[in-house]
Amino acid sequence: MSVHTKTTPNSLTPVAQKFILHWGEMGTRWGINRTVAQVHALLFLSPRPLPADEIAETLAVARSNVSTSLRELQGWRIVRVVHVLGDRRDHFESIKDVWEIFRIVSEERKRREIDPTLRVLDECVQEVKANPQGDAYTRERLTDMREFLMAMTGLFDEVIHMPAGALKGVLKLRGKVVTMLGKKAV
Amino acid sequence: MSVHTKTTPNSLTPVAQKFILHWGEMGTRWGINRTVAQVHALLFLSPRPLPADEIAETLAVARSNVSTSLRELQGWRIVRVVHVLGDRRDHFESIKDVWEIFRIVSEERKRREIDPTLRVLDECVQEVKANPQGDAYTRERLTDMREFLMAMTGLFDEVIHMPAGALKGVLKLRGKVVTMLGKKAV
DNA sequence: CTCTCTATTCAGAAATTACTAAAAACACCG
DNA sequence: CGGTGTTTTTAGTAATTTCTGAATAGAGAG
Repeated sequence: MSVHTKTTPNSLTPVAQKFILHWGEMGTRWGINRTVAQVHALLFLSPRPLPADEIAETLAVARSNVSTSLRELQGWRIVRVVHVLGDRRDHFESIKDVWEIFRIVSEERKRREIDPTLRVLDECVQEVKANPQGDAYTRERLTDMREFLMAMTGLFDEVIHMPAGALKGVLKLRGKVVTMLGKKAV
Repeated sequence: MSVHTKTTPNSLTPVAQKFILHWGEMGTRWGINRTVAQVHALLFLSPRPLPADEIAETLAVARSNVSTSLRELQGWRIVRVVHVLGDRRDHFESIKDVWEIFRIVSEERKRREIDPTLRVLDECVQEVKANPQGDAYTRERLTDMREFLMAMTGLFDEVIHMPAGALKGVLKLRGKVVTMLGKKAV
């Protein structure tokens, strides 16, 4: 038997449940496993780090499923393991700063998905340059796409790396950003 | 028998094939059906509108599968049906302006996913306000998330609605945007 | 070294999603 | 109308993804 007095029965409040279910649903729409998203939502709402078995119990999924979900969330760098005095089990906590979560996940998706796409586009543009017979149109489309992605991710990188304080300021400027940028730009 | 002289055998160039396969793969990672993404990639590269059966043949998928994929792409508003003189079949073409594609898809995803999430968050915050015993922490997390999403989508909306010309200008400012905004904001 | 608790891996089961072929519906023509 | 070419729907199949429970591995305590 475990040494632990079974921390809490830990039934979710209706609000927590609602948020966690919705978050899981949103996950699936963005290519993220439902359980992974639910585990994240739970940790995000939790005022203290949770051990895996408690997560499993709370969400009513298998312990092994939680294990892989936690591993994945650690891969996304938005969940980390911490330890609690007198408890041998790993406990997990989520980053709580929403801006930070967004920043990290964006970076990770850029690294995993946009960067490889840019590499493919580079190769495609190279290859279509080498064979200039006929596919002038293809070449144009691919070049367009490549340049758009480069420009867009460049801009995005800049915004994403702004110190949190600066961003909060920018968000206050709503309605002025376009005008400002527009004037300088057009 | 069809009246059409089977437009073209229409084997893809290696480059087109590479791009289409990669695009399909990227689709799956963002919660978009692989075939849907491939159909879109094909239309994006095609210099002329294509009829469904030609798409099916080129991608080697069932005609019915193409039909639903096209329907979905029309739902995203990035593909539309056009007609070709002397041909009863529907032909389909993709928007070609990459910025426009991005803008429309972003708007659509906001409408389908972010807006409902904001509604859920509103409800959650309301409910947790009504029961103020205990879940002060939950309330804080949910409020944070709600405000972040509102601010972020607000800013995003502004950028996304910039006239294409202005955006191209902004993209040229790379390296200066943060400084500019930062000065005004901090 | 062994015992106990915990975490991970894995092979199969379950569930979901995607796809196909056939049928039905539609639209236009004569 | 009836016929022909086309698109959409549908019901079943196939493929993929997710999840589980059991087995394995790991890590510290005594």
